[in-house]
Amino acid sequence: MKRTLISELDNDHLGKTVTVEGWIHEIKRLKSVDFIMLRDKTGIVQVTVKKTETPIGIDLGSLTRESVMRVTGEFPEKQISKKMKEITASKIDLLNVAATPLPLPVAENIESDLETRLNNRFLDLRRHENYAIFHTKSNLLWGIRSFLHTHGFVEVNTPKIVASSTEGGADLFRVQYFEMDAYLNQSPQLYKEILISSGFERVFEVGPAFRAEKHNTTYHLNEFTSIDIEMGFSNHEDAMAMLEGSVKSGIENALSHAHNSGNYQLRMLEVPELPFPRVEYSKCLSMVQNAGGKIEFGEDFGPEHLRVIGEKYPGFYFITKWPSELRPFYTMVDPDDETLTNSFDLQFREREITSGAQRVHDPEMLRRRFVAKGLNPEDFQFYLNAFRYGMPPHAGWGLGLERLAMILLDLKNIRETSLFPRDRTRIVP
RNA sequence: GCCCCGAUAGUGUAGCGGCCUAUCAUACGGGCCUGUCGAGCCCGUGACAUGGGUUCAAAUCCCGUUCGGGGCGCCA
Repeated sequence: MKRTLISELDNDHLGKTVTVEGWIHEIKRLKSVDFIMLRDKTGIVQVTVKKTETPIGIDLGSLTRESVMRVTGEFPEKQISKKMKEITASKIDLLNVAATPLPLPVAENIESDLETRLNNRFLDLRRHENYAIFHTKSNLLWGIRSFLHTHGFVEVNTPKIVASSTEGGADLFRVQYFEMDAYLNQSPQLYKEILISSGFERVFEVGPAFRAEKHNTTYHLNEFTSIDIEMGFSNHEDAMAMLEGSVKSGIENALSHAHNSGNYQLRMLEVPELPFPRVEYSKCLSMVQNAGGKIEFGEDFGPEHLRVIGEKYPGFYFITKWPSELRPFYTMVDPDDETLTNSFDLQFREREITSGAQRVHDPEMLRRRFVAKGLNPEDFQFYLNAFRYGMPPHAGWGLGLERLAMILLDLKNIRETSLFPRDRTRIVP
């Protein structure tokens, strides 16, 4: 018999025989009747087994929580259960038995340590509240994808195994590539720019980025999902417009498809209004200095500084016109003030989620910027070549998907938004 | 790389020199209960990360080790 998802049990099914499949959430055995709460991705249903009736095929005493089973029975017109839908079982197939006791509670409202949860992630993710994070993340990404698609972007995939570092400074994971040394790419930056030279006009990529920084915080991962775009014949203003549009579209989509199986409360941000405020770096600098923060022009804001700024701008906002010493070699300087750049970060309160800019498109300027940053242009020949034969002005950004998901769902630790997070000490599972 | 902090049953916790053959909740095993729905009641199993030291006495104090958490730096 065809399987029915628990969420599909509606008035149309009343009085009919249905088959549901899932995991045993909970078992309650009374003298004359047994109740089995059966859970699938979409919800929980109560399976009622009356002891007076004909045998249903299995020994109920052998059932354990989280075992997998198939139940066929009536979805009765008269629903006695007060809290959830109910099926009266006529046949139960035990498809697989779960060992006991469980290394992690699935049905209980007992919060386990993140460490314990991640060690048993397969079980942890059976909790609907955790599944909801990834359901939301998926819808967030789809919303962003569809926005970019409708604005003429083509989705591309660039190599993650590369010969040289993207920006020089950051630590990379080294890998052995046959007889050569290679690295895991920290960003698709150079490749997406090359594709602008190739005339793709507008590209975006969703893929992993690797950073070998030994950071130990609740908002860093060593492998994260980067959403990167690059657009030709465009400047930083165009890129910012595309970014705020993407974020809004992603959040709209996440909200309109919010997963709710009923046994938890999903909290989400409201759809933000556009445009996001644009605040220049110099203005942020004065704000921090006025609040007593010790910081000079040319220095990056620390967490305390960003908290000061975030109090003034509690939602999404851009910090623009960053000093050139804080930005990578490919960032275009401000034509009106060469100590500044046509760059921006997207912030949510004190959290940075995106970094972007108009890029340098003149090969000679790019060469000078390499040297100024202490990099050897010879190491980036494959990249520079793309600029020598007709590179349009262009701009783009890179957005940390896990950080955006974390903000959307108000989660305290970024590891919650990664199925199998890679941090300073974790590579398993 | 730097600075703080922590480790007690399957899970989450209390205890912080003798009252600890270690608390509570939940899970797990057994029993009771005419449909439960955060079910209830009774009984039971189950833990002081590890190696040293201090002390008459260590879960408790000190040191090392292992594992973990948080913050900073850096960034998405």
